[in-house]
Amino acid sequence: MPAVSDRRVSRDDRLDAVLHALSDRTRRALLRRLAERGPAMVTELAAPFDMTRVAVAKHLRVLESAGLVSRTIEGRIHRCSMSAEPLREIEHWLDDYRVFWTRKLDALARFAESEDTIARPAAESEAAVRAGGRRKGRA
Amino acid sequence: MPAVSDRRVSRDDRLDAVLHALSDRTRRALLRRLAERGPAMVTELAAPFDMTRVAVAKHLRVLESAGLVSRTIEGRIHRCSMSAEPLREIEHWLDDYRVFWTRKLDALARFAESEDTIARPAAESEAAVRAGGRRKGRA
DNA sequence: GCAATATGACACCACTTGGTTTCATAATCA
DNA sequence: TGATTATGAAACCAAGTGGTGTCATATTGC
Repeated sequence: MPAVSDRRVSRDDRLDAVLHALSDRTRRALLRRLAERGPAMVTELAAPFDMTRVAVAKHLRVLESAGLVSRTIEGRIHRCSMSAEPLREIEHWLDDYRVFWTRKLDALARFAESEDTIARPAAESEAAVRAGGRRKGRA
Repeated sequence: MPAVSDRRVSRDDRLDAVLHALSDRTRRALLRRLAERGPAMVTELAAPFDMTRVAVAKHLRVLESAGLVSRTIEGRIHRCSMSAEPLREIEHWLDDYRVFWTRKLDALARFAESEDTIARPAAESEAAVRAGGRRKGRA
C-alpha cells in the first residue's frame, strides 16, 4: 500500500480521468449546464441534447468517475451537481507550462538571438520549466 | 464559410483535440520531456518509454494534430518541439470555473445556510458563473 | 392497487485507441 | 556502393468509446 495517505489513485490516474472526461463536448456542455443553473436530475439534464437519456446518463457516469459530478439519490430522483475540485488538478498541471505564454515575448526575444532552428518556442525550456515549474503562484 | 476569420475548426473542436491529447500520460510525459529538455527527434523521444518507437510516433502525431507539438524535418531527422499555445485554450476554458475554488469557502458558507441537500458545492453556481464567468483576470 | 415516472442494466453496434509487427523509403556515412 | 539510421505506412488486434434499443426496478401519485 502507498506510504503516505490512503489514496490509491496516482496523480496521473486522476489527470487521465479528468482530462478524458473533459475531452468530449457533450460532457463539457453538461458540466457547464450544472455550473450555470445548478444541480439537476438525469432526465432534466438529458432533455436539451439530441441523444437518448441513456447516452447522457453514460456521459454523467464518466464525469462522475472523474469526480467532476456527484449525485445524491432522493427517492427515484438522482440529483447531479458539479464538483469543481478536480479542475484544480488541471490548473496545477498547467502551472508548469504557464511560463511558456506568460513570458512569451521574453522567450521569443531570447530565442531569436540564441538559436538557429525554426519553430523552437521551447528553446528556453531548460531554464523555464525547471526554474519556474514548481512555483505555486503565477509568473 | 465562417464570417469572421478563416479558421474552420471551432473552439470545441480545438478543446476536444487538446484535452484528448493530454488525457494520456505517455503524451503528457512526452510534452514534459520537450518542455524540460527542449526539441528532440522521434527516436530520441521514444527511447525512455517501454513501448515501440512506432507507438511513440503515433502519440507524437496526436500531440501534433492538437497543435501541441510541431516538427521540422532536417534530412532524415524529424525535430519535434513543444508548442504551448493550445494550452491557453484550456486555461481560458478554466476561467469560467476558477471561481468555484477561488471562492470556495464563501460558497460553502452560503450553501450551508441556504440549502438542505448534501453535496451541493454548485449551489452558488447561478450567480457565480454568470457573474464571474467572463472575467479574464483571476478572482 | 395501478399507472406513470426516473433510472439503471444489458446487449448490441460502428468506430476509435493504443499497442504490435513488418516493410518501404530516404538520408547519411564509411 | 553498400550498410546503417530515422522515419512513415500499412495491416492487424484487443479493448474502449459513444451511441442505440429494450427491459427491469423502484418510487411516486391517484
